[in-house]
Amino acid sequence: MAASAKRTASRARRRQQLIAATIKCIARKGMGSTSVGDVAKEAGLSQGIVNLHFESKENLLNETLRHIADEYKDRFNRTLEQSGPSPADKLRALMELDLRPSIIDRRKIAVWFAFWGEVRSRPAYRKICDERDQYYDDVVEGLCREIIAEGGYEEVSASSVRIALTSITNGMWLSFLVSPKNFDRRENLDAIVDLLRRYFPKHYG
Amino acid sequence: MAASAKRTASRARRRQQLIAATIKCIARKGMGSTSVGDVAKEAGLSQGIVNLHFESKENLLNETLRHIADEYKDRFNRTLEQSGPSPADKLRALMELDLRPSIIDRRKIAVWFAFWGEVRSRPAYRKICDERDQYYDDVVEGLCREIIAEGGYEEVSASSVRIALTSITNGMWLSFLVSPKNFDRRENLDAIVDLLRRYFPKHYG
DNA sequence: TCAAAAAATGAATGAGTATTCATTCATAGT
DNA sequence: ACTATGAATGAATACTCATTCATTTTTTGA
Repeated sequence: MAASAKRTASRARRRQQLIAATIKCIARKGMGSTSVGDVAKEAGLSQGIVNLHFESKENLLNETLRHIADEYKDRFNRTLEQSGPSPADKLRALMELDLRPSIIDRRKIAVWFAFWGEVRSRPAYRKICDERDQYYDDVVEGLCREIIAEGGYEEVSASSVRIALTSITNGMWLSFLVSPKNFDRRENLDAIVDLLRRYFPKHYG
Repeated sequence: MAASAKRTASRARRRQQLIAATIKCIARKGMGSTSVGDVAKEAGLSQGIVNLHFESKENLLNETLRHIADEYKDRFNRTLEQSGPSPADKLRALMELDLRPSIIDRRKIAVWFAFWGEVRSRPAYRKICDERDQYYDDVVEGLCREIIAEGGYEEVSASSVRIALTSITNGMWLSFLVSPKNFDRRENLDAIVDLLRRYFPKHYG
């Protein structure tokens, strides 16, 4: 029956379930007031379950961050594969990704910021975030380089554009987190495309 | 003598002292592991002192956020007054402000992010951040409008530029927080000025 | 069908923490 | 000099929370 099937979910699935519950709790109550008891309750399981599967709360949080980072990376890579073949299409698709409703969801963004908020005092978080950013930066800068070569944009610096583009989407996430009411996806998307057009007019004209 | 002078610091000064200690603690240990006892110790005072002056920890944190927001606003306004008279000078000065070493200091940025990390679950934080952003946005967009009028940049949208500019500096703060080692102030500043040049070539050429 | 293994439970433990408050201390006004 | 005032102390209180573990429940495989 359902209850028993649930009970015997494999180890990996139970871990996923607990990570999902952690994300929900952090989004709802904030990282500071999320206890392992809350997570267990959210998952409909018992008090001791977190330590049984993750040994410690610290571990659970590390794995939760790793999970959202991996999830993002997957979407990022899939976007890269599935979008049009030209680097200009790929770059535009990556920028759009960060404003897709499924990504710029207030609960998810809140979780990212909850971890960023502790990044300085937790080297483990820093490491995970750093790796992710490094990869993201490399891909974006590479695409910029290709576009520059294609279009002969000699006066454009790939690293300068990369810095602008990667900063801008993170900054937009912050506006969205702080004032979701005033946030207009379309307007933000237009601002990005407008920006792309100024760097690479032949490609986004 | 020193000890006695210290003991009788006026109410307002003691509050400031405790807020300063709170900022140090949050920067060093993170918001999650900062207790009122830590704050008191950092200030060289006794356990009960925070509740004596702020009634509750919640209050202390609210006032701390308000303090850093006010401090930022002051710098912002002073920058606006002191920079060259033209809107283009003012806009450039505001952008540079966010990358000044005294602002983009890892401890201060960590505190901002610590509060942003809890913004969703604490309406009081949201309100303070929201007000600050609103003001910032209005000023920046106003300057953009003036520059557009001056230069006859008909194809540039003030709100689009404002979105890009305000997002970009917050995003840079994040890169700085996550990987200070790789962060190059100059490079980021150049990326901003390059961006300004693309929108307003006559003004930043 | 049944024993051994594995998974899950939830009460107990102990470390930590915000808040309170009776007491101490320093100063200002008389 | 002396007392009234209010600032500061720090031990005591009343929590909350992560972690442990003896016990119960479920699954597996022979």
